[in-house]
Amino acid sequence: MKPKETILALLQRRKLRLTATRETLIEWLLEASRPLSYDDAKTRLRMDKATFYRNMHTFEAAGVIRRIASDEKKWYFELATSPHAHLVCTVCHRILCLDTLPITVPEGCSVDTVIYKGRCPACNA
Amino acid sequence: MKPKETILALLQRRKLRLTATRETLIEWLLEASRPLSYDDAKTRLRMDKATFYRNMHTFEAAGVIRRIASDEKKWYFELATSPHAHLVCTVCHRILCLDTLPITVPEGCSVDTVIYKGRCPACNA
DNA sequence: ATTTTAATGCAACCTGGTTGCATCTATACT
DNA sequence: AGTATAGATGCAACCAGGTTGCATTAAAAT
Repeated sequence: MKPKETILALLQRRKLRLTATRETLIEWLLEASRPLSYDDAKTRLRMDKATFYRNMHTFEAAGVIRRIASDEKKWYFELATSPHAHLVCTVCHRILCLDTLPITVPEGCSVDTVIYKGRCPACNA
Repeated sequence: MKPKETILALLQRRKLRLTATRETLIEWLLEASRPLSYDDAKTRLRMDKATFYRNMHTFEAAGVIRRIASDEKKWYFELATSPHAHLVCTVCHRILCLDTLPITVPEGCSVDTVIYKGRCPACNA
Protein backbone atom coordinates (compact mmCIF):
# COMPACT_ATOMS: atom_id res chain seq x y z
CA MET A 1 0.00 0.00 0.00
CA LYS A 2 1.27 3.42 -0.95
CA PRO A 3 2.06 5.59 2.04
CA LYS A 4 0.01 8.72 2.57
CA GLU A 5 2.83 10.98 1.42
CA THR A 6 3.04 9.30 -1.96
CA ILE A 7 -0.66 9.76 -2.56
CA LEU A 8 -0.64 13.38 -1.46
CA ALA A 9 2.37 14.07 -3.69
CA LEU A 10 0.49 12.49 -6.58
CA LEU A 11 -2.43 14.83 -5.99
CA GLN A 12 -0.12 17.84 -5.82
CA ARG A 13 1.48 16.88 -9.10
CA ARG A 14 -2.01 17.18 -10.54
CA LYS A 15 -2.22 20.75 -9.24
CA LEU A 16 -4.73 19.73 -6.64
CA ARG A 17 -4.65 21.57 -3.34
CA LEU A 18 -3.62 19.84 -0.19
CA THR A 19 -6.45 20.61 2.20
CA ALA A 20 -7.06 19.20 5.67
CA THR A 21 -10.23 17.60 4.33
CA ARG A 22 -8.33 15.72 1.66
CA GLU A 23 -5.69 14.55 4.06
CA THR A 24 -8.38 13.22 6.34
CA LEU A 25 -10.06 11.41 3.47
CA ILE A 26 -6.85 9.78 2.33
CA GLU A 27 -6.00 8.68 5.86
CA TRP A 28 -9.46 7.24 6.24
CA LEU A 29 -9.17 5.32 2.96
CA LEU A 30 -5.74 4.00 3.95
CA GLU A 31 -7.07 2.63 7.22
CA ALA A 32 -10.02 0.88 5.61
CA SER A 33 -9.84 -2.79 4.77
CA ARG A 34 -12.92 -2.65 2.56
CA PRO A 35 -14.61 -0.13 0.28
CA LEU A 36 -16.46 2.58 2.19
CA SER A 37 -19.43 4.84 1.48
CA TYR A 38 -20.38 8.39 2.40
CA ASP A 39 -22.53 6.85 5.09
CA ASP A 40 -19.44 5.21 6.55
CA ALA A 41 -17.56 8.48 6.24
CA LYS A 42 -20.02 10.81 7.87
CA THR A 43 -19.99 9.01 11.20
CA ARG A 44 -16.25 9.49 11.55
CA LEU A 45 -15.45 12.50 9.37
CA ARG A 46 -17.47 15.66 9.79
CA MET A 47 -17.76 16.87 6.24
CA ASP A 48 -20.43 18.06 3.85
CA LYS A 49 -21.61 15.40 1.45
CA ALA A 50 -21.03 17.68 -1.53
CA THR A 51 -17.42 18.02 -0.44
CA PHE A 52 -17.14 14.29 0.07
CA TYR A 53 -18.48 13.36 -3.35
CA ARG A 54 -16.63 16.11 -5.16
CA ASN A 55 -13.39 14.87 -3.65
CA MET A 56 -14.22 11.30 -4.57
CA HIS A 57 -14.70 12.42 -8.17
CA THR A 58 -11.44 14.32 -8.06
CA PHE A 59 -9.54 11.41 -6.54
CA GLU A 60 -11.03 9.03 -9.06
CA ALA A 61 -9.99 11.27 -11.96
CA ALA A 62 -6.50 11.36 -10.47
CA GLY A 63 -6.47 7.56 -10.41
CA VAL A 64 -6.13 7.45 -6.65
CA ILE A 65 -9.37 5.63 -5.92
CA ARG A 66 -11.94 3.34 -7.53
CA ARG A 67 -15.70 3.30 -7.01
CA ILE A 68 -17.94 0.28 -6.67
CA ALA A 69 -21.74 0.38 -6.93
CA SER A 70 -23.49 -1.40 -4.12
CA ASP A 71 -26.79 -3.18 -4.33
CA GLU A 72 -28.37 -0.55 -2.19
CA LYS A 73 -27.75 2.22 -4.69
CA LYS A 74 -24.81 3.69 -2.90
CA TRP A 75 -21.26 4.26 -4.07
CA TYR A 76 -18.39 2.66 -2.24
CA PHE A 77 -14.80 3.81 -2.59
CA GLU A 78 -11.44 2.18 -2.15
CA LEU A 79 -7.86 3.17 -2.85
CA ALA A 80 -6.75 2.11 -6.32
CA THR A 81 -4.57 -0.79 -5.24
CA SER A 82 -3.92 -3.73 -7.54
CA PRO A 83 -7.12 -4.85 -9.26
CA HIS A 84 -9.15 -7.49 -7.46
CA ALA A 85 -12.64 -8.90 -7.35
CA HIS A 86 -15.27 -7.96 -4.77
CA LEU A 87 -18.03 -9.76 -2.98
CA VAL A 88 -21.20 -7.76 -2.35
CA CYS A 89 -22.99 -9.41 0.53
CA THR A 90 -26.69 -9.80 -0.13
CA VAL A 91 -27.37 -9.86 3.60
CA CYS A 92 -25.29 -7.15 5.28
CA HIS A 93 -24.60 -5.27 2.03
CA ARG A 94 -20.96 -4.84 2.88
CA ILE A 95 -18.38 -5.15 0.15
CA LEU A 96 -15.38 -7.41 0.67
CA CYS A 97 -12.17 -7.44 -1.30
CA LEU A 98 -11.17 -10.82 -2.71
CA ASP A 99 -7.74 -12.05 -3.65
CA THR A 100 -8.95 -14.01 -6.59
CA LEU A 101 -9.11 -12.33 -9.93
CA PRO A 102 -10.49 -15.21 -11.99
CA ILE A 103 -11.46 -15.80 -15.17
CA THR A 104 -12.26 -16.64 -18.62
CA VAL A 105 -13.24 -13.39 -20.28
CA PRO A 106 -16.55 -13.70 -22.11
CA GLU A 107 -16.35 -13.71 -25.90
CA GLY A 108 -15.92 -10.27 -27.45
CA CYS A 109 -16.00 -8.45 -24.13
CA SER A 110 -13.29 -6.76 -22.16
CA VAL A 111 -13.60 -7.22 -18.42
CA ASP A 112 -12.39 -4.63 -15.94
CA THR A 113 -13.61 -6.20 -12.77
CA VAL A 114 -15.74 -8.96 -11.35
CA ILE A 115 -18.35 -8.75 -8.64
CA TYR A 116 -19.59 -11.78 -6.77
CA LYS A 117 -22.97 -11.59 -5.12
CA GLY A 118 -23.69 -13.83 -2.22
CA ARG A 119 -23.09 -14.14 1.48
CA CYS A 120 -19.93 -12.99 3.18
CA PRO A 121 -18.35 -15.38 5.68
CA ALA A 122 -20.01 -13.58 8.61
CA CYS A 123 -23.51 -13.80 7.11
CA ASN A 124 -22.93 -17.28 5.72
CA ALA A 125 -22.28 -18.77 9.15
CA MET B 1 -38.06 -20.64 -21.48
CA LYS B 2 -41.37 -21.19 -19.72
CA PRO B 3 -44.35 -20.27 -21.83
CA LYS B 4 -46.52 -17.39 -20.72
CA GLU B 5 -49.32 -19.69 -19.53
CA THR B 6 -47.01 -21.52 -17.15
CA ILE B 7 -45.91 -18.27 -15.57
CA LEU B 8 -49.42 -16.92 -15.27
CA ALA B 9 -50.57 -20.20 -13.72
CA LEU B 10 -47.74 -19.95 -11.24
CA LEU B 11 -48.89 -16.48 -10.24
CA GLN B 12 -52.47 -17.68 -9.84
CA ARG B 13 -51.37 -20.50 -7.63
CA ARG B 14 -49.95 -17.77 -5.38
CA LYS B 15 -53.42 -16.16 -5.22
CA LEU B 16 -52.21 -13.28 -7.32
CA ARG B 17 -54.73 -11.73 -9.69
CA LEU B 18 -54.39 -12.04 -13.38
CA THR B 19 -54.64 -8.47 -14.60
CA ALA B 20 -54.07 -7.11 -18.08
CA THR B 21 -51.11 -5.17 -16.70
CA ARG B 22 -49.45 -8.31 -15.42
CA GLU B 23 -50.01 -10.19 -18.64
CA THR B 24 -48.40 -7.33 -20.54
CA LEU B 25 -45.42 -7.32 -18.19
CA ILE B 26 -44.89 -11.05 -18.51
CA GLU B 27 -45.10 -10.90 -22.30
CA TRP B 28 -42.63 -8.05 -22.32
CA LEU B 29 -40.19 -9.97 -20.13
CA LEU B 30 -40.55 -13.06 -22.30
CA GLU B 31 -39.66 -11.13 -25.45
CA ALA B 32 -36.60 -9.51 -23.91
CA SER B 33 -33.17 -10.96 -24.51
CA ARG B 34 -31.58 -8.95 -21.75
CA PRO B 35 -32.64 -7.53 -18.38
CA LEU B 36 -34.83 -4.46 -18.70
CA SER B 37 -35.55 -1.42 -16.53
CA TYR B 38 -38.61 0.73 -15.88
CA ASP B 39 -37.10 3.17 -18.32
CA ASP B 40 -37.17 0.46 -20.97
CA ALA B 41 -40.71 -0.43 -19.97
CA LYS B 42 -42.27 2.98 -20.02
CA THR B 43 -41.54 3.59 -23.68
CA ARG B 44 -43.48 0.48 -24.68
CA LEU B 45 -45.89 -0.16 -21.84
CA ARG B 46 -48.06 2.66 -20.61
CA MET B 47 -48.13 2.03 -16.90
CA ASP B 48 -47.59 3.95 -13.69
CA LYS B 49 -44.16 3.45 -12.19
CA ALA B 50 -45.64 2.52 -8.83
CA THR B 51 -47.56 -0.26 -10.54
CA PHE B 52 -44.47 -1.35 -12.41
CA TYR B 53 -42.26 -1.56 -9.34
CA ARG B 54 -44.96 -3.10 -7.17
CA ASN B 55 -45.44 -5.82 -9.73
CA MET B 56 -41.72 -6.39 -9.98
CA HIS B 57 -41.63 -6.89 -6.22
CA THR B 58 -44.57 -9.25 -6.41
CA PHE B 59 -43.07 -11.24 -9.27
CA GLU B 60 -39.76 -11.43 -7.49
CA ALA B 61 -41.39 -12.73 -4.32
CA ALA B 62 -43.16 -15.33 -6.45
CA GLY B 63 -39.81 -16.40 -7.88
CA VAL B 64 -40.79 -15.43 -11.40
CA ILE B 65 -38.15 -12.77 -11.96
CA ARG B 66 -34.73 -11.67 -10.73
CA ARG B 67 -33.42 -8.14 -10.29
CA ILE B 68 -29.97 -6.85 -11.13
CA ALA B 69 -28.58 -3.51 -9.95
CA SER B 70 -27.02 -1.46 -12.71
CA ASP B 71 -24.15 0.93 -12.31
CA GLU B 72 -26.44 3.82 -12.95
CA LYS B 73 -28.51 3.14 -9.85
CA LYS B 74 -31.38 1.55 -11.66
CA TRP B 75 -32.92 -1.86 -11.28
CA TYR B 76 -33.04 -4.25 -14.19
CA PHE B 77 -35.34 -7.25 -14.31
CA GLU B 78 -35.26 -10.58 -16.09
CA LEU B 79 -37.30 -13.76 -15.96
CA ALA B 80 -35.88 -16.23 -13.47
CA THR B 81 -34.42 -18.62 -16.02
CA SER B 82 -31.48 -20.84 -15.18
CA PRO B 83 -28.86 -18.88 -13.25
CA HIS B 84 -26.19 -17.19 -15.32
CA ALA B 85 -23.64 -14.42 -15.08
CA HIS B 86 -24.14 -10.90 -16.43
CA LEU B 87 -21.94 -8.31 -18.02
CA VAL B 88 -22.67 -4.71 -17.10
CA CYS B 89 -21.26 -2.54 -19.84
CA THR B 90 -19.34 0.43 -18.48
CA VAL B 91 -19.96 2.31 -21.70
CA CYS B 92 -23.58 1.80 -22.76
CA HIS B 93 -24.70 0.58 -19.33
CA ARG B 94 -26.69 -2.26 -20.82
CA ILE B 95 -26.70 -5.61 -19.12
CA LEU B 96 -25.94 -8.74 -21.12
CA CYS B 97 -26.63 -12.31 -20.13
CA LEU B 98 -23.64 -14.64 -20.31
CA ASP B 99 -23.62 -18.38 -20.75
CA THR B 100 -20.65 -18.91 -18.54
CA LEU B 101 -21.25 -19.54 -14.89
CA PRO B 102 -17.66 -19.82 -13.72
CA ILE B 103 -15.94 -20.14 -10.77
CA THR B 104 -14.05 -20.87 -7.74
CA VAL B 105 -16.20 -19.70 -4.86
CA PRO B 106 -14.23 -17.49 -2.46
CA GLU B 107 -13.38 -19.00 0.90
CA GLY B 108 -16.25 -18.99 3.41
CA CYS B 109 -18.65 -17.27 1.05
CA SER B 110 -21.66 -18.52 -0.82
CA VAL B 111 -22.04 -17.04 -4.27
CA ASP B 112 -25.42 -16.51 -5.90
CA THR B 113 -24.34 -14.75 -9.03
CA VAL B 114 -21.43 -13.10 -10.75
CA ILE B 115 -21.29 -9.75 -12.46
CA TYR B 116 -18.59 -8.82 -14.92
CA LYS B 117 -17.90 -5.17 -15.49
CA GLY B 118 -16.34 -4.13 -18.76
CA ARG B 119 -17.22 -3.45 -22.34
CA CYS B 120 -19.87 -5.35 -24.23
CA PRO B 121 -18.95 -6.57 -27.73
CA ALA B 122 -20.65 -3.55 -29.33
CA CYS B 123 -18.78 -1.01 -27.20
CA ASN B 124 -15.54 -2.98 -27.35
CA ALA B 125 -15.31 -2.77 -31.12
C1' DA C 1 1.20 40.74 2.25
C1' DT C 2 -1.65 40.44 -1.63
C1' DT C 3 -3.81 38.25 -5.34
C1' DT C 4 -5.71 34.45 -7.59
C1' DT C 5 -8.02 30.43 -8.17
C1' DA C 6 -9.51 26.14 -6.32
C1' DA C 7 -12.04 23.97 -2.29
C1' DT C 8 -15.69 24.18 1.00
C1' DG C 9 -20.53 24.36 3.04
C1' DC C 10 -25.11 25.23 2.55
C1' DA C 11 -29.40 24.87 0.29
C1' DA C 12 -31.77 23.76 -3.61
C1' DC C 13 -32.29 20.47 -6.86
C1' DC C 14 -32.48 15.91 -9.63
C1' DT C 15 -33.55 11.06 -10.32
C1' DG C 16 -34.88 6.46 -9.27
C1' DG C 17 -37.76 4.31 -6.49
C1' DT C 18 -41.50 3.85 -2.57
C1' DT C 19 -45.77 4.89 0.04
C1' DG C 20 -50.60 6.57 1.24
C1' DC C 21 -54.91 6.70 -0.33
C1' DA C 22 -59.00 6.78 -3.14
C1' DT C 23 -60.71 4.18 -6.92
C1' DC C 24 -61.28 0.20 -9.63
C1' DT C 25 -61.64 -4.72 -10.83
C1' DA C 26 -60.61 -9.81 -10.67
C1' DT C 27 -62.26 -13.33 -8.17
C1' DA C 28 -65.26 -15.63 -4.56
C1' DC C 29 -69.75 -16.30 -2.98
C1' DT C 30 -74.71 -16.72 -3.43
C1' DA D 1 -75.67 -13.49 -13.36
C1' DG D 2 -75.31 -10.05 -9.29
C1' DT D 3 -72.95 -8.65 -5.36
C1' DA D 4 -69.33 -8.45 -1.90
C1' DT D 5 -64.49 -8.10 -0.93
C1' DA D 6 -59.83 -8.08 -0.99
C1' DG D 7 -56.17 -7.20 -4.00
C1' DA D 8 -54.45 -4.08 -8.04
C1' DT D 9 -54.07 0.42 -10.05
C1' DG D 10 -52.96 5.53 -10.68
C1' DC D 11 -51.96 9.70 -8.84
C1' DA D 12 -49.44 12.65 -5.91
C1' DA D 13 -46.58 13.14 -2.22
C1' DC D 14 -42.60 11.57 -0.40
C1' DC D 15 -37.74 9.62 0.47
C1' DA D 16 -32.68 8.81 -0.16
C1' DG D 17 -28.50 9.08 -2.49
C1' DG D 18 -26.13 12.01 -5.08
C1' DT D 19 -25.22 16.60 -7.81
C1' DT D 20 -25.15 21.59 -8.69
C1' DG D 21 -25.18 26.80 -7.98
C1' DC D 22 -23.37 30.14 -5.39
C1' DA D 23 -21.32 32.82 -1.79
C1' DT D 24 -17.45 32.23 1.35
C1' DT D 25 -12.90 30.50 2.65
C1' DA D 26 -8.20 29.24 2.17
C1' DA D 27 -4.11 27.13 -0.50
C1' DA D 28 -0.49 28.59 -3.08
C1' DA D 29 1.49 31.67 -6.52
C1' DT D 30 3.27 36.39 -6.86
